[in-house]
Amino acid sequence: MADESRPRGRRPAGENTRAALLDAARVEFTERGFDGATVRAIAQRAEVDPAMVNHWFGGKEALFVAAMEIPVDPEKIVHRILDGDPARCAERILRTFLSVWDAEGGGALAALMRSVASHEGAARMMREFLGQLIFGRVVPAVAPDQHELRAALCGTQIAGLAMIRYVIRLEPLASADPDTVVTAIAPNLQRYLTGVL
Amino acid sequence: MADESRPRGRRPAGENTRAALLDAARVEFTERGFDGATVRAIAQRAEVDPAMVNHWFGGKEALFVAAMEIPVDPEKIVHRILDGDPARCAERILRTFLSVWDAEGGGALAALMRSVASHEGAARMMREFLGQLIFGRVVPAVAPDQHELRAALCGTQIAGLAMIRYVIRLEPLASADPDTVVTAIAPNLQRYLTGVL
DNA sequence: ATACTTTTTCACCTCTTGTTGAAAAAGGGG
DNA sequence: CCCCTTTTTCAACAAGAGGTGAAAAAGTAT
Repeated sequence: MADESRPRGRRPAGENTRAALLDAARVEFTERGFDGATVRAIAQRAEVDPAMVNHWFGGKEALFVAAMEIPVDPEKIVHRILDGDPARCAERILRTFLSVWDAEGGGALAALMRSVASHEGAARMMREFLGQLIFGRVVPAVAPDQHELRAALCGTQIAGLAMIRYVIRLEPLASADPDTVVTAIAPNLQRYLTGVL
Repeated sequence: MADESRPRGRRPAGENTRAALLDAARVEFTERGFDGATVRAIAQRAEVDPAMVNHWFGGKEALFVAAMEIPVDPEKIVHRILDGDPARCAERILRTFLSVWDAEGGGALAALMRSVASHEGAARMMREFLGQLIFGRVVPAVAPDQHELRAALCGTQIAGLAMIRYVIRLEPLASADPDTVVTAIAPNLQRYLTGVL
């Protein structure tokens, strides 16, 4: 809607359609995955003509790449996790993730998993994001050795929690309150961080 | 290929096209997900006309439902896992999963995750399969209490391992040999089964 | 043999996808 | 004011999707 044949030519300056397209693309891609998202839906969300995708980015693929440049600042997350007793680092990691994901009902996360599963490009970005930025920073700061293996192991616990709680929605974990989740999982995650493997 | 305009009418008896269609559908659906798989590709793999999907099942959705009826016998898996020392049950679970998934390079599993993530029907079946058949049978046999929560927690560890090792392919876990994986993860999984939460 | 049913292929239909090229509107420089 | 570039909409395209109905071939019953 909202496209009752608007005037043709250049729009009055100030409306950055490129940015609007990027925002809309982030929503659609994470919500429906690469294949599921359509250029037309993205353009409609941005209140713009579908042809603009080609004009500004050259195609759907290029728009995807441009849109998926991670806009989150990992610095704040890392700082928040590292601040405190290293023996309770796992607990802080879990609380951080749960607070973010629960806030939006897990819909965005389920969608992100969808993108990761359906598009190799998204999987690669997820790999680099998790591996280098987050766990590549946190794990070396608290783990005694085998940083890469420990980081990957932490990844299994976090990704698995995401799948079971938000995508597959297996009870009772899907509806459990954060405290229960933290109590149950934090010790295992802590072992991956600082325990003996 | 292999469809150089074959003769028209009924094929000589013995070739069960319905079963061929089901087999082809399982491959395509798990390989590309529900949306990614096309009726035409399934028919071609079954060496059959696309219209047969409608004739035998009524449509793509119905074929999906019919194809995803789990063909694996859970009885054997359950028996194999329960046979032995309960304190090492987690190790047997991990070895069972790893042997199945590693055998085919993890491709089928990555594809299954793709279906689960992209189609609510697949997620529901996965939920019922994991919850009722596998963990609903194994966990009550070895866990002292809170069977459902423990089963779901085991699910997080298994699903997370699948995502990290086969879908996202995060190193060094993606290339680690089974022994390393078991040594690292089994204690955590065992805690979910029999430890104190 | 003849008639009937089942199975199969074929030729289309409609819908949606990503993409393209032309034309129209706005802005900027001489 | 006129020209040129940039930005935008529009109409259409080809490719591919799932689905439909009729006709042909094989089997089956009488």
